Amino acid sequence: MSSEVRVRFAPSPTGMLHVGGARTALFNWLYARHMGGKFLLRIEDTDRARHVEEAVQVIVDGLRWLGLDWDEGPEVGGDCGPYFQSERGAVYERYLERLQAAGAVYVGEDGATRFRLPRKPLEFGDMVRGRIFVDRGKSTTPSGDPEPDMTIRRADGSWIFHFVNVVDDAEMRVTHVIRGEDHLSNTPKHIELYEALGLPVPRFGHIPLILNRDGSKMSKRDQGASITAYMEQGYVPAAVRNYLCLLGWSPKDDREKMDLAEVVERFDPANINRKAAHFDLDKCNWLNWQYLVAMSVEEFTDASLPWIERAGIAYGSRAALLPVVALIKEKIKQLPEVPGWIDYFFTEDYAYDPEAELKTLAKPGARDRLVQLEAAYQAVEAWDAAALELQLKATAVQQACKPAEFIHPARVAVSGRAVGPSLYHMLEVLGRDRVLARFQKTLERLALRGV
RNA sequence: GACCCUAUCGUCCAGUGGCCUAGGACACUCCCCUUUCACGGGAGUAACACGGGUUCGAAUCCCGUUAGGGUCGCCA
Repeated sequence: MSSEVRVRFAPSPTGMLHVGGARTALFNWLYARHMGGKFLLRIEDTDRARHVEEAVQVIVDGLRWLGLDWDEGPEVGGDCGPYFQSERGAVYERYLERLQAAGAVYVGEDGATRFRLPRKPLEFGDMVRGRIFVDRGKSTTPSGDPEPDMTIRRADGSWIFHFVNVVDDAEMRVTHVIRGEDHLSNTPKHIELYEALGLPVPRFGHIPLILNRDGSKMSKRDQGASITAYMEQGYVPAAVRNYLCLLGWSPKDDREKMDLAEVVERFDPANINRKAAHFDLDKCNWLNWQYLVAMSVEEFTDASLPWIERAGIAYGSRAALLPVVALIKEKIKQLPEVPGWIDYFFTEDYAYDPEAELKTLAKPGARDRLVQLEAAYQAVEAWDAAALELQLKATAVQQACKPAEFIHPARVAVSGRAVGPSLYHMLEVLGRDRVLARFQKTLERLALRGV
């Protein structure tokens, strides 16, 4: 029991869940699951003023969306709570007393409490980087002065991150601190705090940061930075999770698409890259598409339903939607594209793309071929893709034309656009009545325009 | 400025002294397939930052340089 791995994700509620943070959470979660340990979520809202309910919700929603669950933390509780720093003041007081008893802290003239830095050489093993040695006496400020003692509590009584972070990790019996590389240089200070407190020092693992594609620092507004944005843009959660797994870690073979269970089984922090990763939305999009392709028509339909509804398409019922979605599924790279591909199946009031109209409908002979095809289709017995194809080709032979000369005008006539699914299948799904009516409507439209 | 980390195609990874005339994926280019758009198939462009060592042999080990990142807060 005492050897159980306990890791945590400890974000501060800033109002967004950053991809870097999400990946840190993911790697912690993977390690916990791989080791059969526990994954905790702790909100670092050092004081009441920082505690913003909606900001916490963003984190909770984002993690859940990615498929990460926590064994202890907000909404699930646990033995080491509360899991909000804003509610842990009494704990910090207790630990501060320990530091005072050891003579490790003093109150400055300004009223702030400071921790006396030992400034001794120090070494620790990092799970991803190996041994790290730091001669603490050599650290200076930008102006060249020796590193000043660390403030752990402000004059107003509120606490500073480094102190509460260490105290909470100890109190919550965290065994492995896996966090961003931005904390690597803070680690010696934290170890000094653990030692002054007489607490066991956890293992540390620092994962590289995620940079923009061009190598610049990724800020909140950069493309791809916010998990909420993926949620809103219809990404498949598993795809984003998959992409994040591959950013700095690899299964060591050539696989790209991997399910979670597989990653859990193979995950090893020692194999995390030490180099900062550059975020590449193209690859993320490609993976997302891979997940879309792998879906059944039913799954795909359900996943696109929110976008279809948001677009106000009167699709009637899910049953009516299925055959249409089946038709266009393979064309879609991103879920929000779905409405644009299916709208004309559910309204007779579809728009004609001016360019398509000009290029195919207005072409010499197009009108005549539409008339010929309409006549031929009126006579078709079984209204299915195979029969429609045969009939169209026969008509083409009769008129000494290429099938394409019928296909293109027919597509535009029936959908208003030049691109779409396979014509015959589209006609089948649309049904005889609607197809014939649309031919007729298009012919009238052409007559009106003097074509 | 000091300290710490890092350095393989544009990007993500593989490579842990010989299997590397460096492999896969994304992106890009070209060709084929094709009723449009996609898909698919095939081909291609493209990298070991630089300089010294060590070694019979180095992308792999060591040192230096350069470059990038991080930290040095009464932010987290």
